[in-house]
Amino acid sequence: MESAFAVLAEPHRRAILSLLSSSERSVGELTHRLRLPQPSVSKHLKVLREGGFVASRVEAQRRVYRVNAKPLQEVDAWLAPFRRFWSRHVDALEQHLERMEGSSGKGKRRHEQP
Amino acid sequence: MESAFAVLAEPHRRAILSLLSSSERSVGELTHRLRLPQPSVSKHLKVLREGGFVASRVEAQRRVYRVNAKPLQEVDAWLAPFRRFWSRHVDALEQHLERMEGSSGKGKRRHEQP
DNA sequence: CAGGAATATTCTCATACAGGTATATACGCA
DNA sequence: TGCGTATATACCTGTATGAGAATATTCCTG
Repeated sequence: MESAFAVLAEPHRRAILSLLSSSERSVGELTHRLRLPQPSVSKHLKVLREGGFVASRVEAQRRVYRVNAKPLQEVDAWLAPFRRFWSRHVDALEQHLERMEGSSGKGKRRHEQP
Repeated sequence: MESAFAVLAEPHRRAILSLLSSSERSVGELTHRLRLPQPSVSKHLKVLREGGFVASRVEAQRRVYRVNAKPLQEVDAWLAPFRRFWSRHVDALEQHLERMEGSSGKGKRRHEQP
């Protein structure tokens, strides 16, 4: 499970993160909310843990999981170069890229559908 | 290949999108830049096309591909609830979530490592 | 129309991985 | 100490999918 995107490719893992985004939760809570067998939840949590997406704290027999931001931030960063495709605001970077695109011939025809 | 995240899980597909983010490119250009066999590039492009990440235009024998923003925008939207974990700016949504978190007991201990 | 360039498709194979079941480990409590 | 709860791990199996090689398709050019 190399990349952050590979970890997020699994729908149940995204569901776990979404649940944890609003508050910390124990494995039991997650299991109940997701209506998923407990071993399955534990295995997904392991992948999320090893990917750095979550951290856990021991509380008696419970393990309480919470979101860790770092890997999601990396995903956010990866998206940065694409934001110009949907942000109306034309900043310096976009102007630069549009110049490059324009200079490779056949004028600026952006975002039209096939 | 259900979700946008599953499409992005493949490193070569992310590389293709990154190349297309700066400018439209033909399959041949992508093949050359990525040092990947052409059938491989075509197959990845097919997945990207069916996922709505790219669109193509025919130009003689060439197919020129370009980025299509929609699915990336969905990924961006999915990230939204997590941004409060790394953005210093406390907006209305965050205040709301912090109130929810606080009301479930054990006071606001956010983002500490294990 | 033949030949060649550019791209897509098909096939086979190997492998990663998610689901399911059973079991192990850790901890609190009576 | 022994049982019950909470979570993790191990094992097995089926399947989706990426790589590689061969071939098909499309379209330009001479």
